[in-house]
Amino acid sequence: MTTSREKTVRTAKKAVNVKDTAAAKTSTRRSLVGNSAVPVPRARAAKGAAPGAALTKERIVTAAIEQIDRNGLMGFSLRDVARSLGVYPAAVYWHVATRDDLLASVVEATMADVAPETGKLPWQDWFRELFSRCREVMRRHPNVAQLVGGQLVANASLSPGMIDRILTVLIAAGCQEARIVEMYNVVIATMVGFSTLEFASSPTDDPGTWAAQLQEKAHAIRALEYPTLARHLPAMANRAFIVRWQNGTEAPMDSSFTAYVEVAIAGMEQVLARQ
Amino acid sequence: MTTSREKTVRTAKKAVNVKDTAAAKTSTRRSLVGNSAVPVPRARAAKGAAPGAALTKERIVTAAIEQIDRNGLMGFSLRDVARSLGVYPAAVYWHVATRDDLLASVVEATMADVAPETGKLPWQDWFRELFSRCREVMRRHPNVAQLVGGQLVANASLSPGMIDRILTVLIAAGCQEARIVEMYNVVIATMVGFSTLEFASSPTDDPGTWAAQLQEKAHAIRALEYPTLARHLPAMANRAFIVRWQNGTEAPMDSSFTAYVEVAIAGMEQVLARQ
DNA sequence: ACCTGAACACCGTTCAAGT
DNA sequence: ACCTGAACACCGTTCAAGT
Repeated sequence: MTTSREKTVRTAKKAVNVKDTAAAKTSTRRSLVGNSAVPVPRARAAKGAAPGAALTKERIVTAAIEQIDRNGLMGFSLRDVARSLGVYPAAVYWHVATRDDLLASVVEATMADVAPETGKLPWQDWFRELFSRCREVMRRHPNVAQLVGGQLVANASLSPGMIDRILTVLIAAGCQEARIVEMYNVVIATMVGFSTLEFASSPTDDPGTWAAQLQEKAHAIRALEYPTLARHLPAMANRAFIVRWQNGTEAPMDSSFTAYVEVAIAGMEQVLARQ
Repeated sequence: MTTSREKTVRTAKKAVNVKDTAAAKTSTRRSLVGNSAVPVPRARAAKGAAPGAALTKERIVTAAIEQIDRNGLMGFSLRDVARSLGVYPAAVYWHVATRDDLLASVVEATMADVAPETGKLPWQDWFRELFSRCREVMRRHPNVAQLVGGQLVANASLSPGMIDRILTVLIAAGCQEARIVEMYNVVIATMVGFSTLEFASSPTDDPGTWAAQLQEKAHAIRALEYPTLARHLPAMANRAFIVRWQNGTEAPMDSSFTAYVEVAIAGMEQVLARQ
């Protein structure tokens, strides 16, 4: 019982908070009479699929993904998930152990079936396909993408099938048994590395002023101090990491992604040949 | 005024919550008499540097880094930072705009001076050095590492010097001007990609039972269904992404990291030569 | 077995008021 | 200019009690 005190991550509420003008707009399902903030689950399923459907982990995960897609990782709360399913928060706890447990399940559901079938493509093309499909999934659920990295410590639920296939293809590519763990790690890191950055969400949901701010800062860069940067800044604006104000959903980084993949494939060819 | 409703990310409280046995232990600075939860800032600086020092953004950032290092990203709260500085939460808001603003500053402070001097090393070695130094910083502040990816959308404060140097070295490496943005993105993604995964924190702070759980799941993997995985599982245990129960601070992935770097360098050599 | 209803101990953020 | 003190509207999680 180490009692290591854990707490919370909160982010960006930006609450208008002027005596509830916002809350009144959004929480349509709140009791109109009672001033106490009771959830009022009313008749099952506010907008979920089947109205009388039983509450299952699967339905919870689906609702959670919808929530995250719509409101972002920041806008995600167990209470809202419960609300959208028309149940009390505590009901969710019968099916999931904790908030993190739910998020792990979300990642699992999202990442299922990224690995293509084996034995049909040359290994180079197989990896190209793997990386593309992973990116595609992340592009469709950009707010989930941010989670993926975090869940990659130990998540045995994350399809053993995928791991098995990656190892199989690596061996087919001529990888030594002694170096297979290293190469597997290289593959995983390559698979999620670029895309998690590409789809990292903007810190604010006010892209207008943000773009202006950044452009102002860009102008302030002394051309004498940073000549190379100053020269390439126009080409980089909103197209390069750090120097952009939109993420990959609005400003995709296609050519950079393919460059990244080609570097990885070419590098793997070299390293595999060398050993 | 789109009024897009934002909320919060909370994580894993695991609150003991049995009538405050935990709280009594940790919050030593709480008023012993008054039952109301007043912060009792008392005489400046609970444990910060100079006792009478003025509250500056710099001191706040330093305190925040300490907090994050000790309690993790999950255990981070503005209120605790304020507490450790002996001030009221609202006082912090005079110096930082928001919680995310503070976190961005934390990343900035952590990542300052990762880029080595230019013109002293062959470009391959320069990039090796850059990647290693970035990893080293992340290893020292693993909980900050998780943040880095998220802050990479647009953070103009993130040292223009670094960007300038990367571009300079790329040109020295013979990169075409037309492809420099792509290659820059490849470099950034490579720089943070592996390490953010390597130092992603474990979902629980109870590694004992976690390891047991995973090992149990590993045993359950049908050798007939996933033969390649089953064969390599012993070699992968706690040394490969997904199949590990400790992160890079306790179980470093040195050889995989160097493999990753060598793949990247070799790949860049190929791609730069091809163009 | 599964869910309600209410509580507990936290949050981030705002805002008047003090100095 | 900088901070206090208190409030507001949220959280995740627990726990008895209902069915």
